[in-house]
Amino acid sequence: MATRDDVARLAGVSASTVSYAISGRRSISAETRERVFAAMRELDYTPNAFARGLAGARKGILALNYPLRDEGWSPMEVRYFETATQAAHELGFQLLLWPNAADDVASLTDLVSQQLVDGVIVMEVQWDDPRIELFKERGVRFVLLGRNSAPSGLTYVDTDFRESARTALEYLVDRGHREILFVGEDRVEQGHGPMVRTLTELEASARRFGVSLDRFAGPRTYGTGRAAYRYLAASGTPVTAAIVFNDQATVGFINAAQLAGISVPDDLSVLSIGMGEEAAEVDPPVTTVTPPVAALTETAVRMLVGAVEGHPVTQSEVLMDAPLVERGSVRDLS
Amino acid sequence: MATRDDVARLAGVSASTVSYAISGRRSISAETRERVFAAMRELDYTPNAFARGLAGARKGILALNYPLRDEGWSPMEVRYFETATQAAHELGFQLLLWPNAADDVASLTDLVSQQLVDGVIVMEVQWDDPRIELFKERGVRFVLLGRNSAPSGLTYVDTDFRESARTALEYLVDRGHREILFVGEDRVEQGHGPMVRTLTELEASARRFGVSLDRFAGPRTYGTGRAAYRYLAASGTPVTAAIVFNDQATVGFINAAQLAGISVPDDLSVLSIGMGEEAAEVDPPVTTVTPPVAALTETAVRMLVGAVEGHPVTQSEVLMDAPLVERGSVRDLS
DNA sequence: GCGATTTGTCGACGCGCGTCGATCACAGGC
DNA sequence: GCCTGTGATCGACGCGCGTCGACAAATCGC
Repeated sequence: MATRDDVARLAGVSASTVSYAISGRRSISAETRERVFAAMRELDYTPNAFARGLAGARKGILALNYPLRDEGWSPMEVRYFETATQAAHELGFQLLLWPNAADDVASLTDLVSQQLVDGVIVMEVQWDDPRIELFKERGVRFVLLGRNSAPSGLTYVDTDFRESARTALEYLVDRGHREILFVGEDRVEQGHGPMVRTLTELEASARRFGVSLDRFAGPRTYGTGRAAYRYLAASGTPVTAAIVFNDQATVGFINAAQLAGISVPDDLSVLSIGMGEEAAEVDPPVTTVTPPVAALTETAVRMLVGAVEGHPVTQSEVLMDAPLVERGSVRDLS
Repeated sequence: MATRDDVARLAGVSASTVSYAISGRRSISAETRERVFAAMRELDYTPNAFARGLAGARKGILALNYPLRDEGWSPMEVRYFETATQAAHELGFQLLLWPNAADDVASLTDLVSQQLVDGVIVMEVQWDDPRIELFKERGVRFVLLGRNSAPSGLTYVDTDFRESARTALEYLVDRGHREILFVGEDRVEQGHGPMVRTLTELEASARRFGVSLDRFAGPRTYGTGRAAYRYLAASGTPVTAAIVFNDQATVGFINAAQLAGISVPDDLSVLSIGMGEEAAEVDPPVTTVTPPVAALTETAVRMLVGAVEGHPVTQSEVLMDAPLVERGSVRDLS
């Protein structure tokens, strides 16, 4: 494997000239630079990542920290992985997968103290997330993909779930729905930020609009959707529309309703929060309010890289709207 | 951040003694070792990953290479990520996410020439996979999670899909089914190993058993399942059981059948290949033949790490059986 | 009891790169 | 003509660690 010295020798310059030709941190004559690049191409030279990391300030590696979960990741969530990786690559960084058992904050110190990474993207931020304190103490650069309860002063990118909730509810109310069921994950108590914010805003908006809002919660599974429909049928309330914050449950809910002879959307409207492209595959295609995953992740990566490379901070607290995509699972009663 | 020299000074030994105390590659008296460890604890010392990678042969990083796909990853597939990461951590390695556009072999060289990783775990191995040649040429250590058409001599871990297919078909035939539909992904032509092996064996077994085997193919979506059922209904063939190699399609298929008033399993039996734990969530719970993801991945990681650390090769070609889990979506006609 | 090992420890070096200070040629200002 | 830049390049050093050869002390065989 060729080294910097090999390139320098072939180009007839010193090793430091090669470095400066690559980094551009000192002026190099066009002619010399071209000779250096030619030599690099000829030798198929790529700087050694470890030597760079040791000598320089920048390591070229970002970590993606996320808590392990039994339910796996939905297509939506995998897109966070993929878009983060891609965004990092485009900026010249590698992305390290860094899962941790949800409660195991201790294991978080390992990677940090190895000094392997320039910064961390923190996913699945909890309402009261111990990782934030830890990273602050340790002086680790990090960007939250999500928010804790008091994110002011931190660097974060998140969906504006209050706005999304308002959008979703208003959409239904505008179409004449007055009795609405909310199906969410049972993680409000554990402080799941999106759920907390969504539920809070839904309840507030419901009061404001004077509509009734019932609630059913369960884990992120088909089964939860089916159970939610059973609950609805048993309760005997005149619910005309459901907001389901849970991609798998959305499918289960619709199927259970259909099997009971209920037509979606003729008899029952369904609006999903957080379901991705696969919503178009369901019968009927599901109307959704969904976070702009790619934009969120790209922004987070860009902000982290900006901090690593010492760019002046342009923005550190970003909230993005989740657009509503009409697909036909909501009926207009008005 | 404390360095090796700090530890040495505090422990009153030389720097190299600290290294040998950590690595154990030369004998150190118990007393000295204890002093060194005490100093490490006091200074909260962790060796710098970049210095290790530069000085030593081992870099401590493995890469997980997988082609990008639009459909995302099912819970099953995400488990590959998770179990691989965990297995790597347990052996003292970090795991780097390394996706590449499916046809973009050129981009594969980047990571390799940076010499950032000790080895690569190659996922989603195609029947004729260009990555294998590339890695061989470049002298990159790799383990296949899957197989190409001629894997002999390579290091791989894969599910024995021929055996799985035989198991699945025999299970149905034993229960009196003679007309069977196979729903798979439309990737046979593109050389998707599991599909090729499964389909080949299914057809052979069907001939052997003298049963009829129809086939429907589509991408990995709910919609494919629904389309498969429509195809089945339209064809008018007396199919009594379906084998669905496609987790999302399994759900779509069952739902479409149920909506058409067909009971699963009373009127139609369904057996899924490759569906994970979420099969238990469907109504009815789905009987599956599913690869042992955790065992496969762990073995692959262990083999790769073994090679990196120069252990003698104990096994390099591993096939594992996919166990059949009965859950009640298949009826016994006999 | 003495040479031959073995055990435990040390100092020095090199891995490949980023960067600082120094040097040199050359242009411009008075 | 001298002094002061300015642009282009070089050599040297250090990042933190793994490992090799050297060496003193302890152990062994007889």
